[in-house]
Amino acid sequence: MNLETALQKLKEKGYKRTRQRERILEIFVKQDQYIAAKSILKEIQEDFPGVSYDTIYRNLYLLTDEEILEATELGGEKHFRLGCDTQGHHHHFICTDCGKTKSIEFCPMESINENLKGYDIENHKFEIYGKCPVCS
Amino acid sequence: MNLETALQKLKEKGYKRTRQRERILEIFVKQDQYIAAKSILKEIQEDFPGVSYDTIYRNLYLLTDEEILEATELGGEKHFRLGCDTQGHHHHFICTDCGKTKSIEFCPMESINENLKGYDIENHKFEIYGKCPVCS
DNA sequence: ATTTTATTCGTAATCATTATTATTTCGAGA
DNA sequence: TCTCGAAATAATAATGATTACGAATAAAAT
Repeated sequence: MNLETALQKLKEKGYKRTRQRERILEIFVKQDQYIAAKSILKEIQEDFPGVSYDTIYRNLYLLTDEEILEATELGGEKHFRLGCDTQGHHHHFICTDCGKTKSIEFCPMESINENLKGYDIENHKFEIYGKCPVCS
Repeated sequence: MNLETALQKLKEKGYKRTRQRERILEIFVKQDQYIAAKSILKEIQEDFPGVSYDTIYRNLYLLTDEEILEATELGGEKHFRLGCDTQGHHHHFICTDCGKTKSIEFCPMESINENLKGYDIENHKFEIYGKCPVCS
């Protein structure tokens, strides 16, 4: 996803276009990996010395709700990344060193043959962790 | 796993048998579900008004290291459950209401056919979330 | 330009988790 | 049973991530 597409999405929903939001999105567009909130804060502070965590988290959650970002929990911290171009549902390999990811098209829910009668399935998580070719 | 088996495992490794440890294990033996650290603390405080979080966490991590407990992250909090009787590697359905779980024998890593050449796989997570038959 | 309203700033509070130090308890051996 | 050293605990305090809130600001609608 590029910057303009994301901003367009927000505009359609009636959200304002602020410098901070643009800057946050720019960071994600530039980096194809999961990023922690505090890293975002640090980078934004170069342009906006006064940004608060409130702004960061509010926007990260907003962008996640609008499906512009995807979130996951890594090492006790929430991490975010730009939604993938890959169409449709998929999963990720996540490098535990650099945070870069590789899409996994395979979804275990398609292959699972377990008896889950009576269980109301709402969601699932499948992630593979390790070192990417660069880090290993 | 029952209480005696767990205590035996600890003894073999040279860990002391303390009332607090016993009590923590009892709680897990009684409840077949993921439990948050703070719930454990609350329950233990009925018997030991002075227990500290330090004791709780130290023991939860110790028990996890000794493979008596299993850990996962739910809603930003670490949760623990007694290791399953189910032998070997497996996954879980987790009820988002009551926290009870059902073992899933199927492991996606056996079926995955994605090209991950060059990637050093260390770990993976597969969990299904939803409502169990009782809660749905 | 003015008004409306979302958004941000600045800061403080909260919550889970980890760390510290003095004290207590376990349990092995005398 | 008693003593002793190691291990474990209690009682905080500290940290780090996240959330909350009132006042100030900035975007966009009129």
